[in-house]
Amino acid sequence: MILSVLGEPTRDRRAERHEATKAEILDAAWDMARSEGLAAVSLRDIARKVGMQPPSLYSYFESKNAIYDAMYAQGCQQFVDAEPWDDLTGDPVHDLRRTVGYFVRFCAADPARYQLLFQRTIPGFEPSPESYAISQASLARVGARLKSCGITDERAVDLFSALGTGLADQQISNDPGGNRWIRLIDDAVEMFFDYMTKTTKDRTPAQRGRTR
Amino acid sequence: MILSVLGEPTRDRRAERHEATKAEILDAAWDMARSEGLAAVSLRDIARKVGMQPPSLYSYFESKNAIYDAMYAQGCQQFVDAEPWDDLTGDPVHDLRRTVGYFVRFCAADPARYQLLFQRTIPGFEPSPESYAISQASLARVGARLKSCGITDERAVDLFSALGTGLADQQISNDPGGNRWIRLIDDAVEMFFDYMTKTTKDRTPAQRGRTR
DNA sequence: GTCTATATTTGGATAGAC
DNA sequence: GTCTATCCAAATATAGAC
Repeated sequence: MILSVLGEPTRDRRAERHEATKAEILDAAWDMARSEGLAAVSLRDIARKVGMQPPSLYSYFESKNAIYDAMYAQGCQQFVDAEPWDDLTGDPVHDLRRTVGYFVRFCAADPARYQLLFQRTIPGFEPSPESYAISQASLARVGARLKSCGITDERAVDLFSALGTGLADQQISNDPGGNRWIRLIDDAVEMFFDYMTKTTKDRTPAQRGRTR
Repeated sequence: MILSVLGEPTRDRRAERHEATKAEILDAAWDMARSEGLAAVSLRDIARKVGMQPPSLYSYFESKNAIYDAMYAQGCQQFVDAEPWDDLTGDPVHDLRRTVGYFVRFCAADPARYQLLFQRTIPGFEPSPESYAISQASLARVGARLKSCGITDERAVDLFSALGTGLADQQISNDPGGNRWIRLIDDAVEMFFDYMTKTTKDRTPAQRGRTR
């Protein structure tokens, strides 16, 4: 009441501090997830890492799942934010390579994040509608990229997504930190593109029905 | 001592019973894993399901991880046992389709098993050397199949494995119980085979170095 | 082999003082 | 906002009686 007489402050330092602490908590949670495993994250360990007692975390997140949810939203947002926008040339093969390359590297860069975003492995956790909306928006951007490369047919999109996630999955599972599958991205896209543009007796493979 | 005078029994009914109970416990664990999630398996729930008190389980498995380990070995063994051996014709495309088809269906048939065998998602668990040996043997059989189809180059094997796991992963993640990606197997193999047999200016793609 | 009893740890969450 | 104190439940594991 007094403050309003003196004029409203333009910044809410208290809220800023609050958000900063939330970010700090999430960072600690990510650290835990990366070092001990996503499922091994505990409020106790997070609290210790940020120098709080466990109950204090409830001033920032209403539950453990709320922390997972914030991490989920953060991961999706990172995918959007780090997406390069100036790398499309109009050449489908080139653009597809960039799209897959970005996706696979994003996944491989942080297996814990990959697990949270793309695998359903935490019992009891599922993203809130708000967070899920962010993930849908991220996926829509990938879809738009494929579309701009002429990949519109559902079967083609599905085959392409399998190729991308397969490369990411193998890279993470069998050569973490390396590039054994990352280096195959260019070949994979070429393979896919060749197949999509191949002419058969009847139609292109993408539009074709089952072969047997 | 007395028994040996009367003659050794040819069957050890006690040991048979013991093995049967172990199998029962593992079945209960699989049930839990499928319904509640692999990470949500607990000794308490397993015990309740088989009609025991939790400590009694220690007569059969020395720890919870020993149960995971037995499940792991069991899953690998199932992969070997269910493998069809009479489906190879010598036609590479046909044989590759069968190989991928078997793999993807095996994975999709039981996501919990897939998670245990192919994803590293249980903090603190890793297969014992004995169980790991079984998994290596299973993989070797897949490798042999690929070899018989002429896929020997490491890059080709890696690309092919990415394709297979990608199909399985997408099927499980985005259409569990359905066949949205399973139906793409034939196309995927054709695509791969086309690419492997494509002649370029220099060498086949499989033997080629990085394109850029 | 199975049980009871118990130890121990961990973990998520709440109440209430400051 | 943070703490202490506490609760409650779950979880793995051991000891020892029967």
